[in-house]
Amino acid sequence: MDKKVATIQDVARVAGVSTATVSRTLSKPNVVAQATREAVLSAVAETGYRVNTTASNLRRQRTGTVIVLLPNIANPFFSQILAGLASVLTPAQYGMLIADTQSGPDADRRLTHYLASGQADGLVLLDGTLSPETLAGPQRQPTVLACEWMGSALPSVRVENARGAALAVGHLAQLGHRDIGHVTGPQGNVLTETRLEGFCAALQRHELPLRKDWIFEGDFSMDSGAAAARAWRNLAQRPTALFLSSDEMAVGFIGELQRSGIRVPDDVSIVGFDNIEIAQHLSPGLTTIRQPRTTIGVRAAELLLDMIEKGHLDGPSEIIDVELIVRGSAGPPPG
Amino acid sequence: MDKKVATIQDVARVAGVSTATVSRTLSKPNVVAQATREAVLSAVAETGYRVNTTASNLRRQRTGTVIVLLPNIANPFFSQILAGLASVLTPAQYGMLIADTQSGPDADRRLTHYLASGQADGLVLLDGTLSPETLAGPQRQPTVLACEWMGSALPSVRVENARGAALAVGHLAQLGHRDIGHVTGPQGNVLTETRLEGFCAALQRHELPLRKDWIFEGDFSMDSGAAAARAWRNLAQRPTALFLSSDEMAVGFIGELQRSGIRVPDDVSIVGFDNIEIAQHLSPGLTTIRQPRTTIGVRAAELLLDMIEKGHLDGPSEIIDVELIVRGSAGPPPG
DNA sequence: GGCAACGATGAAATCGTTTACATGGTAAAT
DNA sequence: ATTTACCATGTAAACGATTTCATCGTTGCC
Repeated sequence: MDKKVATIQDVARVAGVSTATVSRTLSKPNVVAQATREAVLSAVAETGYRVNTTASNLRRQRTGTVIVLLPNIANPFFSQILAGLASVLTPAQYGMLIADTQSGPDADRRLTHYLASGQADGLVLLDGTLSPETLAGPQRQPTVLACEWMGSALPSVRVENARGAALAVGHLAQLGHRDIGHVTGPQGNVLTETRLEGFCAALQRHELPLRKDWIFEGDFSMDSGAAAARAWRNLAQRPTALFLSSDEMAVGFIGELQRSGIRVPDDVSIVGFDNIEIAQHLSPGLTTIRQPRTTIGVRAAELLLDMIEKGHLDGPSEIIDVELIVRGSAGPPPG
Repeated sequence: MDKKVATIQDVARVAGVSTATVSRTLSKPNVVAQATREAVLSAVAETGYRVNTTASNLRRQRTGTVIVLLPNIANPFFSQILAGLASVLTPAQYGMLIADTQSGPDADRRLTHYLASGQADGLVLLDGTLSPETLAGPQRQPTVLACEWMGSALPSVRVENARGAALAVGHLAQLGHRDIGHVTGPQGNVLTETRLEGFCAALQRHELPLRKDWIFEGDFSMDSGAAAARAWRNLAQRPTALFLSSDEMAVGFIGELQRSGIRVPDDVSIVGFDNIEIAQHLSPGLTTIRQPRTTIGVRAAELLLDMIEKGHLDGPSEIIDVELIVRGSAGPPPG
């Protein structure tokens, strides 16, 4: 019953043609005569033939694999980009090697290993924290950044981070806030930098004070948001509103405050960044900057596949819109 | 400078041996003489040789790919299992084809396509909703379920779901609740069923009333949790506590209530299931049943690799502990 | 009618490994 | 001293596709 799986030879025999013709029928149907095409196709159906991707890859000198480098899959932010990537790559029969740059001690070594060994047709980088040296080598394979990367000319799919920060500040200013603080992402990360710059620029534009002690360093995690909340609480003079560089941090921040009896937005206004799914389910709903994560993944994957297809090492970058989503976590300043 | 990448032939030439010896040196070092081994290894270093996985796979009749079937990658619950899977599979040089069973219209067709085509060395199923017919065919390849699957004898890595439900009910009963409701997962899902059964059994054990109208159907999502909250609010006679089959639903449930002025746990007590990261950052903190998601993924991957390695279609199932995490969302009943 | 052009197909080389089998040499056993 | 056994290595045949090049009819054109 469970005989060996059919090969192209079997199909050729059944259809009474050569393997070359079978291959051609399947890859470029229009170069074979209609009669043969039909014969081949019915032979394919009869034998239940499926092309062996491994053999095909070997002959065509490709791997059918792309490497995705991200800091942490478990983070919903990245996993949603990953979902976008997968939705394009998997149907195109590309497997994903997922390298978690945070896990394991010798992350950097492992990384260079992956990059060096030409195990993949392409590379997607989601980690804005990678060291330039690590990135310097592997430009031999098509690479797409799914976020900005300072100073790198690699094609990227990115989001208007600075504008997002400006939207947030603008919204708070319009509500009447003058004292606005910020919680950043991890140092050295591009997103951190551009959002911080956008924040500072926007303050200036609105002629609002920029105070060093109102800028807290976080790392995008909920825990760091909670820590920032404690720091804020200990301040003698507190900003009446904060823009946080990620929704996760906003969740941690708000949770910490609420558990200690401080009310949002009555006592302090909060704007996040990302619009993660939970934002609308919090109480109050989280006012935030929406960035379409799945879209980022989809675009990055499409761009990469295109580059691989064409054999280019370069491609067009793309910038994706952000949008202010107003919910309940930001209101007029107290008093 | 960037000459062609070295093949095993180049190494053989440099080392002055045959390709067979090179291959043996790399795969089973102990069968070659020490002197040759050293010569080969230094030739490898000199040429910068890396074995071509595609060719190796072809020859060894494997694909180096594992298919992972899950309902929705974007869901943090699954993405964390995925993280566990990746942490084992990627270092072992296995790529992952991720099939999102929810996305796309012809999900079921695409699915059978993946399964039928022997494109993978193994299969990981995270989706408890797959139809038995769909699953019937592909037992030719090693398969691991990362959750229970009713009536299936396939090896699985699962969690004590019924016991988790019992823990939740026990906790609520101990706090003095007698009227306890439940929000289920989607119908037909194994997790839904076993947790529901565990819930009912626990009620009986504590001699508490089981009321049909206190059981709400959800689908694990935050939205469905919010919907359940609205249904609960409309009840003439309400249970004073609820056990929800996922933390996501609990988040949606609590958020919806809080926005309408109902307090947790003062007015109603909530216990979730999963212990997602956000649980501790909510206000109040979410009392829930912890299940170690990363571990599930790691174990499933290890089990699968072992089966692939040994060429077995079967392997030992594994059951992983759950644990009650007490936070603030469940308290004594009102009044 | 002869020659070029073209369209459809087949023969065979190739991608880079792994591994069954053959070979030759050395140590152990008779 | 001959046989036996064994160890280290080399030879060459796969693995299953793709693709170049050659072949063979046809058709079109002068």
